[in-house]
Amino acid sequence: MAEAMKGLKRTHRCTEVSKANCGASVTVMGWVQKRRNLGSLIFVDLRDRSGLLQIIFDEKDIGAEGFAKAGTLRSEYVIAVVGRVELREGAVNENLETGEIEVRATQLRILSEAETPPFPIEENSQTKEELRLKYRFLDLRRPDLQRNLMLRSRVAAEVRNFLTKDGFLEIETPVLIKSTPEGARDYLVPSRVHPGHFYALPQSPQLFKQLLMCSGYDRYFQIAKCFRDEDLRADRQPEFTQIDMELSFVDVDDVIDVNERLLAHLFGKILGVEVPLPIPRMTWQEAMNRFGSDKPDLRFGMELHDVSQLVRDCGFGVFTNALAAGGSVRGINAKGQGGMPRKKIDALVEFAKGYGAKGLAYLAVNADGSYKSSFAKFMTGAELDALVQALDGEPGDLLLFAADKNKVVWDVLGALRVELAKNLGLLKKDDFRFLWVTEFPLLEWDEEEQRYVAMHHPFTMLMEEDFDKLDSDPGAVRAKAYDIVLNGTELGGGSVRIFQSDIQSKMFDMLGFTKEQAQEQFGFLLNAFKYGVPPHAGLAFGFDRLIMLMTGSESIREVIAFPKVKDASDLMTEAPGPVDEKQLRELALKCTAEEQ
RNA sequence: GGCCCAGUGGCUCAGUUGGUUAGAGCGCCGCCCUGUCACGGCGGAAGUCGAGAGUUCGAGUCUCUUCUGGGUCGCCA
Repeated sequence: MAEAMKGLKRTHRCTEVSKANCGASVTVMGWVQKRRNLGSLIFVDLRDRSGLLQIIFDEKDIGAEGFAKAGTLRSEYVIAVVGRVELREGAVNENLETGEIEVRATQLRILSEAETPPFPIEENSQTKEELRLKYRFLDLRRPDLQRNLMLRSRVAAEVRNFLTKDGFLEIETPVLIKSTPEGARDYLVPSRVHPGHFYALPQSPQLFKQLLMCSGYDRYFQIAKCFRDEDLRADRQPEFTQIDMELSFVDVDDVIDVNERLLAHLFGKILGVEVPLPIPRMTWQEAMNRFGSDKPDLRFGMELHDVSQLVRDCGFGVFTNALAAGGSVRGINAKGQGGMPRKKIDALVEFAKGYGAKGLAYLAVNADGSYKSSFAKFMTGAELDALVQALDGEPGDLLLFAADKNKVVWDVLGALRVELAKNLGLLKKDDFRFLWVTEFPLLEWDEEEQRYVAMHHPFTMLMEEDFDKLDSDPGAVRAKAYDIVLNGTELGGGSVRIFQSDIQSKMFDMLGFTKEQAQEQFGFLLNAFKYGVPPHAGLAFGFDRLIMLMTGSESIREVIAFPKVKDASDLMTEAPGPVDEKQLRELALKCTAEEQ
């Protein structure tokens, strides 16, 4: 039944046909979105990635045979139509780009018949994601996903445009590389030629881009696929894409400068959104103190207040014990939420416990200025007044306090702040608030390993001012590292790299590497550094996250053509799958999955 | 690995304190229809209520286990 395309050539995409074509003959091809059969008149909405175009079938124009064929059309049939463009006789459809015109068919070919799809191919699908992903090839026909992927393509093109004009070279780095156990879990690829040896897929092109700097390619970029074998999230996939770059003979400000111009260019050109430059900056310490997060959402206030000094001598053991243990007591003010029912407050307490809090203290300021509080009986009126004053509490406000180690207090209140804003509808998707977070700690204490680990990576340069603290107070050393944050999402990050071998050795030392281990894992980089290395720095954007925010999507799965689900499998291809014995033998591998 | 949410015709959902033959809208199939665009009219088909076990005279509904998907904590240098 399917017919050949032979002799026909598509002249326009659906929405490329316009009033200007009136009277002319066009050839359009696409999918049947909808048919409306009125008996001796049949309307078909034809769809392609550009949009919809109405086709009208009338026996007078197409003949008996063609009209009968039009009567057999069903959803998702792929057809070719030759016809005349006309202004519509009937009402104009204001909702369609092509709503004033239609194509009066003189020829119809059914290029492919189609079964009824398992879910409707339409905008704003309500269909379970599970089903959409199993039939991703159908899901990708939907206009919203098509718009997302088309926008993604335009952004990629603009990135190349902008960076190329700014003197960057696009250079590819290998995907089969050496495994480095530091950091995220690697995906491994067995070597056939070297039995028992493995490649790893890159978590990022980090070391290669630094080598490119050593080789003199002083401005590099790449839109690079990266792989991390860690659990998924709404904004995390096991394979994802970075806009990766590295620059020579630069310091922090140079990297920030080029990247904020890049962001302003992308948002201006693609979305028509002006990004005021310079993008504000905040140190990591300030971000933690004010927002309890190293990726603060600046679309709303509700900042944290440290009230440790006010409660130092109060009678509330939860507070004083936390302080005695070296922690802090901090609070946020949920404006106007003083009337929140007990049940909802309890839900917030449970939420806080999910972030390590043992509890959450609250104080509601009643309309008459009196207090309703979980801890009032442990404090004097003056102490309570001081707390309320410290948080600018007014009648109708709800004050929430956490007391614990700093990290827990920050985590809890930082998360609570966002949760409250979400519930209050304060997070507007078309409000883009960028922020640079700078001066990250260089090192982080790892309880499990009982040693310091690099917060960014072991090649990150420290701030010259903190050099003397490296031995005395390693946790306080700040790095020349920076993140670009947008609306509470970490869009990207980078650092100035160490290029002096004595500092690099010192760093490996701090991180517990022996000379041999460092040489074994990163020997090629250390070796390259012996032969003349320029000062260099770089940054990488999470490309998927960038597109997610630009399209207002809830998850990066909405901007990736073929994403994986929570357990890192692909519902459509059913990857990963078992392989046959022969393949394993060839790779000198033995599968112990059943034993496990 | 922990916690939370969801699973009922193809799709989206409703289904009362456990009680007759599990409903609706859309879609699908057939017939009719010349200006529809959420076309309309008439008729029809379509369900192991995710799976298994248990409690009960009786389970979509209660209990346990399990599967699938989502969110999140851990993890993600």
